[in-house]
Amino acid sequence: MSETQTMSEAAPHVRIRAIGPGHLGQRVQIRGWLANKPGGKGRYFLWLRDGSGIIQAVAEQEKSSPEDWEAVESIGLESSIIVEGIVKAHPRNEGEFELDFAGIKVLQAVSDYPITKKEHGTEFLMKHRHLWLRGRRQSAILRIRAEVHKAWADFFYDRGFFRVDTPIFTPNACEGTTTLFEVDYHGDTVYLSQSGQLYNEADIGALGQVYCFGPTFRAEKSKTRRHLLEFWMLEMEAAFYDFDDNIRFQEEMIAFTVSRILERCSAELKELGRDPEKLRPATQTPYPRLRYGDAIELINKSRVAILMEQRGLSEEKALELLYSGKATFSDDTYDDDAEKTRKLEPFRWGDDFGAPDEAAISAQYDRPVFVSNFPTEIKGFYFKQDEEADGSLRVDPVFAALPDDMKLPGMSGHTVQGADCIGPEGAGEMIGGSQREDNFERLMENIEHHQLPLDFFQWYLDTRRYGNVPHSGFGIGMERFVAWVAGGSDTPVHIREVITFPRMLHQFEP
RNA sequence: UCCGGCGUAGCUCAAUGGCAGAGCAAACGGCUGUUAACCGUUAGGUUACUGGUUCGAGUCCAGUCGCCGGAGCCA
Repeated sequence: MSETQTMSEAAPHVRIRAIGPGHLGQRVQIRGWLANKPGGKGRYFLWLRDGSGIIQAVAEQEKSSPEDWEAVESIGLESSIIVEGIVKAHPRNEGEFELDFAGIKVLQAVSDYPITKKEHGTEFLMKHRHLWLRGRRQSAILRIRAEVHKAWADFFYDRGFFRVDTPIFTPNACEGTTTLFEVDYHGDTVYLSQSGQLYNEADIGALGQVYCFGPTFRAEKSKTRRHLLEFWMLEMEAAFYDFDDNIRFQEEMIAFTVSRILERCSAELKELGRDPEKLRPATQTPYPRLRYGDAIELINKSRVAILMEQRGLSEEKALELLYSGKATFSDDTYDDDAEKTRKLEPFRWGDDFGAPDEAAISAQYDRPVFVSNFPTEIKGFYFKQDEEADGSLRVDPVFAALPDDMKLPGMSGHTVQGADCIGPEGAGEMIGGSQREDNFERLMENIEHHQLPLDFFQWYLDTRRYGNVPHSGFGIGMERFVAWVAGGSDTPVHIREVITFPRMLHQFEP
């Protein structure tokens, strides 16, 4: 501090976020970077940024030492500096604070910071992601993400769950092999993990209630605003939880987390332009629930509505056209510039939801919605199937009532005790969860039917051989969740903004 | 893998097939409770790359590369 006599050894270092009414009139020290410097001859407003928030120090030539003033004049955006000043109320902005500049130490003066105050394109920003992170919007999103981490950790800890860490190198797939990243493991081929679930199912034998939270790798060639090749997923598994316990746990967890964000991240939401009232409904449980069979009707109604609107047809004519299989529609759901004409067919039993279908479902509600009881055929081998009282497999009544041309070939009508949670405002699928199959014979049949390597699953089957219990679990994608909380539909946050260094198709630098 | 869009100054974008332009950033000067401050001056170009059509191509055609969005698949 010897270069600048005005620096005081006594002034305490404070984080900007922590500055409050208690600091009024006190001299404090801010350590960080110069975010902006409006002003000019005789007076500068130094926008100071330390990662926790932003505050301006008002520096005036006549009140400053010549050395300090020269430093203030010379520094450019993102110079690293230590500034001292007296805390006072912001004269214009109610409830905000500013500093009367009292001294500066320049650690590094910068004059050519690449990211200017003008707007930039995606490509440029992604190439400078390591610097883009410093922006007010980007850092606000990352603070929200950190708060979600904390909320989830608290939620699980308070309910007696233990965090376990599942392996990232895995010997084989629990689902398809086309979306796995291969790694050479000293001559053997292993894969980067797509899920810790199977390991969690073993871990509950030791700990009862667990969750894992780590990176998940999907080699899918997806290039959309909802996809990362490396994303973070929390997976919960609980012994003796039934399907309803599982759903209730999920909605309570989301409600708790959203409440936390509203409580602790109001400054960040404001920075992002995110309306807190859009999040408020999600703090109230229970969330609406919908069976797959009911969703069929809802989706087909939405498709009829599209035809009625785009073609000016009556409901009757639109229905006729949809079921003729010759209908087309203009889809601009995700791209305002390029409308596309697509075939529009009825949604049949056995179809999987596309993004527009999820949107049609979520549009009905102001909070997350669960869609449950999917056809067995379109879900993984570990899903427990719905049973009748006598233990036989249940045929869904909606399926039984459907005409044959509304069912895909090979459908049994059997359903699973699984549910997806679809976020509001077009957030898409955030959670997938289920009751796990604990009937040994049925599990074996499923493994065979999915043509999975039985050798690999022997250790997993031991969980059913020795002390088998009913259990349930789910996985939630961190980035999709945060993108919804931070962005919504009016002020969308892209999934690439939700993680410090996103890994996307053909995009792994910096 | 497929479909659509885009690629011009450091950045964001203009330019009927006919002289390569503006704003911001930068440098210099002026102004001042500023909120992407403002005003003036200066400087800034292999129009992604390769080939073709044409008297003439940033513009039209073909191919390549890169970026963005979407489909399938998924959280």
